[in-house]
Amino acid sequence: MNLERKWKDQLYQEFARIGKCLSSPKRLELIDLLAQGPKSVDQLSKATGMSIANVSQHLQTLHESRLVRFNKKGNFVIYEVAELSVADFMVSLHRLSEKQLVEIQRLKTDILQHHASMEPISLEVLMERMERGEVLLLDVRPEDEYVMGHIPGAISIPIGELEKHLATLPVNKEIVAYCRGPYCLMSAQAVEILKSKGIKASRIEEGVHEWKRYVEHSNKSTQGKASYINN
Amino acid sequence: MNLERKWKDQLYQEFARIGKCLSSPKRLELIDLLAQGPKSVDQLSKATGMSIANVSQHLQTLHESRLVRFNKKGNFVIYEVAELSVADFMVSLHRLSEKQLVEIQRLKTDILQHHASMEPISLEVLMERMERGEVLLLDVRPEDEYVMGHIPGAISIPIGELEKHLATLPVNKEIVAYCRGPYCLMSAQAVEILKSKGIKASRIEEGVHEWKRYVEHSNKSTQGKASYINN
DNA sequence: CAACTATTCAATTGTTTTGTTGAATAGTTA
DNA sequence: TAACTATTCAACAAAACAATTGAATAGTTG
Repeated sequence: MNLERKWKDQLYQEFARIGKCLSSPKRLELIDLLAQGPKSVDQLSKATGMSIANVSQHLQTLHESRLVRFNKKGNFVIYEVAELSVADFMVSLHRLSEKQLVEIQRLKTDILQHHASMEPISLEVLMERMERGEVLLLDVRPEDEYVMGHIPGAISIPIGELEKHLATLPVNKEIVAYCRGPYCLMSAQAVEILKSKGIKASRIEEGVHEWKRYVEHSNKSTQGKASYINN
Repeated sequence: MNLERKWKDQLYQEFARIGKCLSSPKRLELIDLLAQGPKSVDQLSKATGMSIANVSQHLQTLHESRLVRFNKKGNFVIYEVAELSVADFMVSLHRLSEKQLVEIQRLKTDILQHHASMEPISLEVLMERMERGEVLLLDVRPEDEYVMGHIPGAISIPIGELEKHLATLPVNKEIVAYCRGPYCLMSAQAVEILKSKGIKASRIEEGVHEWKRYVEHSNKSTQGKASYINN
């Protein structure tokens, strides 16, 4: 066979290794979870509803393609995305999928109808109102994910502890909640809780990675890189 | 089962439909080819070395996920990428893959050694020297791909016709060739030809889509969108 | 209309992948 | 050291996939 042909075959074989990682729903969910912060196999198993052995296997596949890495902490094996660019790539994949597959758009609107009428506000609107001090931005993800990185100005109250902390919230500001991103329901749940207590609240659908891409694409002129990661 | 779980399963199922398209080497190669311009099944079959039936089948998979579309022209079925964002997404995938998989980097350097020492120059250097009128930029892809869209200022001489057109090239300028992108060998072949005729030549490894991303990320401040597509 | 072309369809084969189970390993705690 | 925990490994069955072949379709040309 032609040498060039052989070279291309090898090359695309390699690209397909990354592709294969993206071909299983469960694996995609794992990457999305890890994009928010390191997690143990056990945590991932609980979050995705898969058996531990199954999670372990998927993680190995991901590891072979260098999309995730791990280090052992005592008894646990803690996995994380191998690079920040993996998280960024997932945003690309989500964008493309949502653009091309009407089904995804449908699923998204369906669930929001189910969760009362909870249309997200846009990042642009949020930024504006935050600058004017009108809103308090709430990160409702688990605290360790907040610590890994969050939208500047946000405070952390994990969804499970929201009811406890209601008293500490300022009464003169509207609350805007966010969570892992457009396919995470925690921020919607938070708004539901807040509204049920008579607190004015809304949500954005973006998570940290979507936000990051947003600022990189809007104020390109200002500076090189936002330093929102505490590592 | 939990409603939220069920929703997520459906959602990730959909994402995985896009992922599945990316899990086969041949399918990736097809998308890359189509990203350069519309092609018939037969053309794709020749370009990839696959059987026609096989190509048709892959194209159907891609079509089900809305990554490609087609229209019939006489006896032929002409496929193309469904959206420009598909091509852009492929650049993301290439970037990520090349970053994570050393194997790809190795394959790339290997082939270039094989093709004499033909290190590409950077886009930045190219732009600078083009502005100073020092270089002539040569698009060596098939002409229809050039017509679909090209780097501004480039002229089209398909690789197969390069030898014929040697006389028409200006003698006072250095030639810089480009082709489909980092995984296409045509620009390297062009440089080889030119050098063998005593013409000073080099190449960039970027193609149209990589170039587009480059300008979008560098002069973000200037304007919204480069209008390099002739449609 | 007949011959021809490009493409798709359908059936088949062998291969890969998925999820499951239960056992094995490595590390921790009492 | 014994009991325990978290994770991985190995083996298996079921399902999904890729490539091949030959027939079927739709369109064109003489």
